Amino acid sequence: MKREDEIKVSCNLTEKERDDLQKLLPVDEEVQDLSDFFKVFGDPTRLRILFLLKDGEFCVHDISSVLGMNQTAISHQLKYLRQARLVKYRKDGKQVFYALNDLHIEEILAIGLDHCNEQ
Amino acid sequence: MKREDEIKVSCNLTEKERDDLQKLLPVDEEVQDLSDFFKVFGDPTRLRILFLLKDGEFCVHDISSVLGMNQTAISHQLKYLRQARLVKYRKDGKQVFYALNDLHIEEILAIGLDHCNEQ
DNA sequence: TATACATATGAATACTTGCTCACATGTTCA
DNA sequence: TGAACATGTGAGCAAGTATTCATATGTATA
Repeated sequence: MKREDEIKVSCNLTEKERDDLQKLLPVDEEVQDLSDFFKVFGDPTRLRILFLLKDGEFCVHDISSVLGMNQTAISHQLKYLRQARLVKYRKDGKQVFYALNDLHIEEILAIGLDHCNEQ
Repeated sequence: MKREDEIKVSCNLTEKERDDLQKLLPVDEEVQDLSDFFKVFGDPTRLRILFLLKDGEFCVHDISSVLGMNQTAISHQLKYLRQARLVKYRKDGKQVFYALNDLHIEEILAIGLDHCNEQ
């Protein structure tokens, strides 16, 4: 008869070991927030907008002109970036100027580029 | 008659300014690689696998047991992580043990968590 | 060798997402 | 005021994706 703490609930883990590992994981809400955060960087158009905004603030039409994409597509992505609080904006007459709003952004992009260049 | 370098191709940019900004952007392939890299972190299941593997190496069945998800789903995501070279694996009899394979991973996760906790 | 176990894979499906089109809102200036 | 300009928004569509089911492959052991 095996002792309780020797019974495996999967290949190598006892119930207690499994439960302890589960407790070490971030809670679901935290994981969801984190994946939503990274998802922002997982699209080429949003990345290109962020790279452009590293060089200053730009209005929507100028962004779409530099990226060679239509204004509506850019507007949708800017809304996305706004909701993720990665950009801030400033209205000036007809134009709306966007700029980076988060100190982590350049850091994150740099680490990502490092990784890609090492491959 | 406006001078060539005063004509705007969009709200605030001359043709030269627009072209210069385009040249500052990373090339398409680089942007694509980068967004593919971040995409990996943009899914809760993959994030939870990565968080678990911070605590050591685990076989597929143990991973699915800790995460409370079926083995096939985990296997598919591990394949994804393998192709992104974020995990390595080691076969031992029937079992395959997975572990983190990239020094950037913990750094990236930490920055992401920082960001989320600041909001 | 036959059976159980551990993992991987392909097809199917439900869900998500990025872009475009059509149009609305808001601002400037003739 | 009205026409032109800059931006935002919602619906629709095509493409992508995460999961599940069924099944294949490979390994250990009774």
